[in-house]
Amino acid sequence: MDQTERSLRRLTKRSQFLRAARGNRAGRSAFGLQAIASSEAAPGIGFTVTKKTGNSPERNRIKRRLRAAVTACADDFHPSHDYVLVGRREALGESFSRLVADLTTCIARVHAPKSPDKPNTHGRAGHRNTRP
RNA sequence: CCAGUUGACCGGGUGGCCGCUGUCGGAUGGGUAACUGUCCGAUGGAGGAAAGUCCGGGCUCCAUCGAAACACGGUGCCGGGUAACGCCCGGCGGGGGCGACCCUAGGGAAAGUGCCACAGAAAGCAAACCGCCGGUCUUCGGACAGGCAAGGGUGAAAGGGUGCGGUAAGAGCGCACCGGGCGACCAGCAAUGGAAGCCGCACGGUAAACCCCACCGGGAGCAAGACCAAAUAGGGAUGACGCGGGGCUUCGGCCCCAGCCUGUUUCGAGGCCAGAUCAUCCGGGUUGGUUGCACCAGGCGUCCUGGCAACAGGCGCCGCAGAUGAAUGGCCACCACGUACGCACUCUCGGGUGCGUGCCCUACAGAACCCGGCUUAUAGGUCAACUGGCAUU
RNA sequence: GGCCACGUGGCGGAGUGGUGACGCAGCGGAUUGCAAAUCCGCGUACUCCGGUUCAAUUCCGGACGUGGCCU
Repeated sequence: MDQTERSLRRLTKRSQFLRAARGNRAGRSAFGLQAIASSEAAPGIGFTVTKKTGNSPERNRIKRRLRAAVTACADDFHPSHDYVLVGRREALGESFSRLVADLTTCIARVHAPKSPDKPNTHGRAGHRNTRP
């Protein structure tokens, strides 16, 4: 199968979500992002919104807006990683451009090195330079 | 014009860019397989409640020869509609509203049982606490044996009400009116309504208390059920059975002999156990896919016929969601609606109209096997019929 | 998606037609030099809305919330 860089996998299994919850996290008001290295080549994306967030039209709408934001910045996802987006209620009121900007910075934060005393961005910059 | 009642309907629109998913047609790949990917074109894609899961069905499996009875549960004025219903329509009784209209689980309490707390003398067979009345006795305070149920008091409820007569005091004791019971007969399919006449009045409430009567109901649910593939394991239980020779045979087996011997046990025996073979049955845990699954009590109509209506029959047209970490959307622009503020004009305070800016960019809410209902949530708007009031003609 | 069960004080938890126990916690008092322990006393909506009944936490219907089971 021809695996282009843009094609994304969808996470569907409970075990995949639990695995991603052990990885690095970053949060904004509209969503939380979890990421972990994976054996698959294509990046995997999963969405989850808890029942506490609202009723089903609101939960569906949150997932749709996040899905649209993910396709808008699909190139930012690193290969061989799984991502899980945890939807929050604020995703309903946030403007779409703000949503995309937040998602881009969160992806960067998740891949930044963990040690706080050494805010090294070389590795991340190297990755970003490979893209056009 | 104002206030209101009932019924029906709508539930943002247009354009652009980027996507999701079903079906059909074509092209081309992948997988051991069940199956499935990619591209192109055409075409479809949430609701009036999709919700709650409160009723009724279809469908599937289980049980059952079939049915009935008992138990349990439900329903409950009458007639009709319906596949069916606890739903709908029409009518009746009761209650509310000036009215249009609204509400109403509304069978049986003289078949039986239970309960009616507190208060009160007494809570259901009637009786008599304070009282009233005359009589006898009296120490003049009252006591005794009778008559009575009007008045007081209690209570949610006290065995008809008001008035007059009557009486020792009273009482349906008598009478008038009202209420109540039985009710020939009349109207109606019926519920029920009307009603001559009779009865001084016997019969409190509660059945969403047990119960009686009539009718209905077998249970579970599409995570029902059917099939396929992979994989764990050659699992467990029961039964039959060794090899050889001979005889009989309906060719399935049966009988005789005691030669051979995998293990173990035994005084001993293919007698038992285990192993091996065959047959039948049972089961754990792990996933994935297909089907069930979208053409049927189907939808629509200024249509026709019957009916007050619910609805039924006919005619014509249409094919109308099928997801599974779960599609039906994301963003932008304009318009309409709503709302807040400001300005201007007008006016019977209220309010109305126009312009600008901001907000919400819509309320309630998302199909999950499918239908018929009920209930609950719902911004705002439209239409029709009717009622009351004011003004005018 | 389907099928069940349960809502009583701040918490746990009886009661089931006649106004509600009990324990822990809290508050006040007694005791003590001061506390603890002990003793006495106190309070708070029976989840909500209708109906039946003279009377409902209880019976009936509806709503809301919480929890469980089935692949």
